[in-house]
Amino acid sequence: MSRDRLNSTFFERDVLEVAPDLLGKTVIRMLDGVRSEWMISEVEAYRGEEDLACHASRGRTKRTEVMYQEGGRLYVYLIYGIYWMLNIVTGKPEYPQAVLIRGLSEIRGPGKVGRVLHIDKSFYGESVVISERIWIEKGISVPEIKIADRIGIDYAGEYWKNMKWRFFI
DNA sequence: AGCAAGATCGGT
DNA sequence: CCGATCTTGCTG
Repeated sequence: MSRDRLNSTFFERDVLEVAPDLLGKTVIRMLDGVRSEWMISEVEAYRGEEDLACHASRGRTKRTEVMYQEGGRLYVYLIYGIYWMLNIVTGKPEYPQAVLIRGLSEIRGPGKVGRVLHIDKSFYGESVVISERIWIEKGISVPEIKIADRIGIDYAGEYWKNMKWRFFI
């Protein structure tokens, strides 16, 4: 067990605090006994049922259930039948939120992130607070955090589409 | 039961 | 710009 692993206190905060705080942090992935490390470089926040870009805007379903759990669990889902999206649930139970990991080190794009970390359905609901195969550790301090609107959510309407909830280095 | 769309990416 | 490829949620 690593001293540097981020605990539940870190993840059980509002997604708009956790998302930018994740930049520069380290993702540790254990696969076949081999440890790999990646620095988080880009994230997006999805916040609550009122956020029309958030999958929880359609309420509590089998798919969104984990977002209603405590922060630190993983919300993963398959998009376009090909790419696994990796999200970390944040906040307290009953307040659906999650951070989409869009970039790692030199890896750009959430589809590539899922691919390089070998993410699949078995990670749904897993907690990075206790998992033995994926967790987050403290990393480097980020000099400047850049902010922009989220990508690929044209369906969410102008208001939510314009929220500056994407953070990157 | 059937169907349309999707928090993407890589190749024309 | 288009196809890949399959799960999900909505409709009937």
